[in-house]
Amino acid sequence: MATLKDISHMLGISVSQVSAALKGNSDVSEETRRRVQAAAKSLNYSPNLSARKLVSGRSGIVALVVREHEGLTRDATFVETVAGLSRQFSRRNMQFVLHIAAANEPPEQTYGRLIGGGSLDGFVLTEPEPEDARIAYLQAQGVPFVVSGNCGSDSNFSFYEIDNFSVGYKLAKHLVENGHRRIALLNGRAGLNSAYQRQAGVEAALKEVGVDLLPELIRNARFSESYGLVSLTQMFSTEQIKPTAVVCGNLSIAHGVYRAAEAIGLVIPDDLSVVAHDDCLPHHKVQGFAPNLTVSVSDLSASWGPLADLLIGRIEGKALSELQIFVPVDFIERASVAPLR
Amino acid sequence: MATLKDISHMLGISVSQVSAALKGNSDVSEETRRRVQAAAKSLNYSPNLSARKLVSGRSGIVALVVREHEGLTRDATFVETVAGLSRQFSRRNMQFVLHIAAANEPPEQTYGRLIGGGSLDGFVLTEPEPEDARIAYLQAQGVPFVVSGNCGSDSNFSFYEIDNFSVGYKLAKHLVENGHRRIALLNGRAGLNSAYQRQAGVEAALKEVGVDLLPELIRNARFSESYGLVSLTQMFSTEQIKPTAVVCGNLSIAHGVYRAAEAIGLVIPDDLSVVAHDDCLPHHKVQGFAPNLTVSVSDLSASWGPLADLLIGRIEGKALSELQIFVPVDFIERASVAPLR
DNA sequence: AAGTACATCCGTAACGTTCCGGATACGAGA
DNA sequence: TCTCGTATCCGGAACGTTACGGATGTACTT
Repeated sequence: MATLKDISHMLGISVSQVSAALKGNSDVSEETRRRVQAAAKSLNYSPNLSARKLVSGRSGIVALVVREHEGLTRDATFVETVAGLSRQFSRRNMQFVLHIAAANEPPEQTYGRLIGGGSLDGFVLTEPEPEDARIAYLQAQGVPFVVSGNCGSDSNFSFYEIDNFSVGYKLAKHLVENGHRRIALLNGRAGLNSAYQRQAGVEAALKEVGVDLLPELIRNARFSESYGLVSLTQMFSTEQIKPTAVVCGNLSIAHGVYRAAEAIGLVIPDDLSVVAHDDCLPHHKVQGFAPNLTVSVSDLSASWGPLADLLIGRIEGKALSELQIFVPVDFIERASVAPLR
Repeated sequence: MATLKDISHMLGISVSQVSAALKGNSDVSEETRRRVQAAAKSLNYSPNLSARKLVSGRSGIVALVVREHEGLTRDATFVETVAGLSRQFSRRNMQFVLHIAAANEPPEQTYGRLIGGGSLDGFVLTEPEPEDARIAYLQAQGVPFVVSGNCGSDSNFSFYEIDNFSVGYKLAKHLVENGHRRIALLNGRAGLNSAYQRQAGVEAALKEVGVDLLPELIRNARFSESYGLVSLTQMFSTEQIKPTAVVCGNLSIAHGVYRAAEAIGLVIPDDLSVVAHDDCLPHHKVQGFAPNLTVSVSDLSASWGPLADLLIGRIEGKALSELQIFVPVDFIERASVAPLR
């Protein structure tokens, strides 16, 4: 509640001098600085953000916009993203607002409405798509943003990108080396860059032995346990060609696959080899799998901090070259893959 | 980006007139109001929140503060609360910020830091406790807030309260009427008002037939499936007295209990009667239970809208008497309770 | 004709901060 | 003595908005 004016009255010096003393970067004597700091503490002063934002043009508020959809709140990635970003921005004394946009509202409109308010400094975007309308719009508007996820290397914006091509490639390569050729891919939602990249990786590994990825063994959907469960069950209940191995987009899917395999009576890895990508989210831990799951791994929860820093850097106008992070993925062989008999 | 000044230049009228026209409550002719609104739309005007906050004292930003803890992101109630409030405030053109506070930071300090900035209009509090330090602090500071949950009827603040005493009473009463006396209570986290209330309700129902709730049959913990699973398993694996019926705090716990019962070899309801409170969150649906679960029910997802309205009313200084909502609970008998043999 | 009432508008101040040009004082160098 | 540099400070102005006292014009009353 105390203002700069209160301090200036108390000490008999000007408001601008108090302001300068508090930021410490300007010309003010060592003694007045001490007096000002003491007074500020005694009056329990804290700067009025609105006033500061009014003159600086910044609000200290950033937002994540997600599209409303069925099952949103059961989407582990969504939940972790919200919590992770909130934690990181809170820690940096910024406000993180979550905006859940109506499903039928076009993204440009949502973002337009939000940036119109003039109270948002920037955005975090997730799940980028090819030719992403949001990215085009925000770039055109000159609004700072950072993208979490794959978007092609020649991008002229800030991003934190996981090497999803390698995810697909490393997982499929390992299966191929074990003799597998009929590989199923339970991938992410169709239209996602990350899903394209992973599929490309899988295809590349198969191509090296002259084999194509069969369209009927590809599935695309939002990550969930039931998606894995249903997909595998279907693949083994039809008269179609059956896979000898399956690549799962994340641990939820893998969990569904394990359950389906048990129900159908398939033994992993003897009857079916399974690999997955582990993004280290707490909802499904890799320790819960028997037999132990062979995975590619990249810790998504390590991304929220860098993501926050990237966006702040962007807002402060840092050079783009410092604001692009590319994360390699690890590969850990365990016990869920067997050589094809 | 457009300001009131831009509009005033464009139309040749004063800034104050434009401001008045846009809020509509002051003296401005019908024609100028139309012209101003048209101009505002064409310039894509939207008010600068920092400036508005500076003079009016309001920012249009509200916050939910939650304490960091293990398993936070797997807490269905937390997730639904965040998503639900975010949706409702977005819809009302307000910003909803989620703040995840460090576990070791005392609440007063967190709230003090946030309100010190002067850019927050109010707070939503969840999971109130007796003698809640947050409530005391915010009341002392005169900051608007609304409490979601039980807090005693004579409160002089705004709340949305579910009749948790009735939850305990109705569930236990039904069990008692079926002859049960050794009733287990898998309740919420110790220290929560809601948990106290529910326990009081259960005790009241038992007292009517002259029986006490046995301390060894009471558990307190955060709601989760594993909590239900483990608790029931423990109760039936020790040499202690075993319950003939169990009251579950929510559907997650009930689910764990069902799984544990199956594993132990108990048939519901023949060997064990089960009742639960259903708060209608999408993570666990009551349809997923076999045999069908007898429940008390109150739709938590119906609370986010009223909660938003209550907080807004509080910020706008409405009378407290209009800002206190008390929600009764329903009781639905299904097939998970059998008369004690 | 003068006064009153009302509708409609304007100008200015204020909110709390930062930025910037310009004061003031003092000592050093010419 | 005059100029110059430096260290330290002050006084506005500005950011975009709202609140408020007052101005203007019109119509109606007496």
